[in-house]
Amino acid sequence: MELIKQNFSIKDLENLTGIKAHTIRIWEKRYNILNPDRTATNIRTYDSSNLQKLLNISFLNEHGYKISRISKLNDEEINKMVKNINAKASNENRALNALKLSMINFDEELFNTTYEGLRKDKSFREVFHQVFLPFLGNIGMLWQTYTIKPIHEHFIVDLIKQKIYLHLAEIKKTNKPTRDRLYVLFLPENEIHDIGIIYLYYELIYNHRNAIYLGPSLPLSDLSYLMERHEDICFLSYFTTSPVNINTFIKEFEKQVCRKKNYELLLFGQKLKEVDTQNFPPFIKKFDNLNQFLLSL
DNA sequence: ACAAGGATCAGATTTCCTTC
DNA sequence: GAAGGAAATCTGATCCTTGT
Repeated sequence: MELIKQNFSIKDLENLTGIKAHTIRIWEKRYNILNPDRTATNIRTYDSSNLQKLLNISFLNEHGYKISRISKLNDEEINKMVKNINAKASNENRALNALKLSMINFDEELFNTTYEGLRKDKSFREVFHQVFLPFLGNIGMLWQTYTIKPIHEHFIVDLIKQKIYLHLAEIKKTNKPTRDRLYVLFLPENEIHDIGIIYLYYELIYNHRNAIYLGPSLPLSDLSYLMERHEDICFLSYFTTSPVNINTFIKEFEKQVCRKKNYELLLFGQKLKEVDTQNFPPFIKKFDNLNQFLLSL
């Protein structure tokens, strides 16, 4: 495996492992858990082996092991204990750490072994809900704090997307739609983050709904082609980082799509948290999370 | 604005000691 | 040995100064 050299600041480690920077310093001082290089001006710089070790330590710490005890173990013993716990119970945290490492090191093999490991006792949907969703939330945070770069996000998100498509193709063979209502999924203009809506698409197919996905950056005016063909349509859209103002989007939707009747429009995504839903027309609904939507199906 | 590291503090936990 | 309490230690946070 080719490791890409990458250095992290103490803040990066805090973001990636959840351990406060100050606590990391204290642990280094008190227990010698890490020995980072220093810049000429004495600033700590960590490499990915440091990150790996601290992820393991953080994992053990979360499982009730005292730092004093962990610090007495050498690296191999730490690895062994992490594996032991992993074998016993919840792999989710361990998997989360593995996914982070896989992302940072562009390690597709690690991603696959982690995924296969999870699939041994979970369905694809369980993996997605229990591991991928928390992980994606995590990525959002790392992204906001400048710990990771777009290249990391693109790499790992695409690997996850590949898994969705794989299972989508699988369930399309068996899960035929049982209702007339057509769910139309699309992303607003200039919105490029499509993993959320692709997964929504997966869930709709999984639940035997009639759904089509129109891809990213769709001009609203194009939707009229569908309205001529279908009576009962429900639109779904997803705002992650789109620069489009959501209230403007809604006005446009009303103007261009709701000429003859008020079509239902379901909105998802991170960006909706900033929006006040009070003045939404009644046929437009906002969903804060996936389960809320799945329960309404 | 951020990083480093020293001093100190409170709360939790462990260890030690006495008593039964 | 079990129980209970005092003492010691561990742990992470806060506050602070210094330096880049």
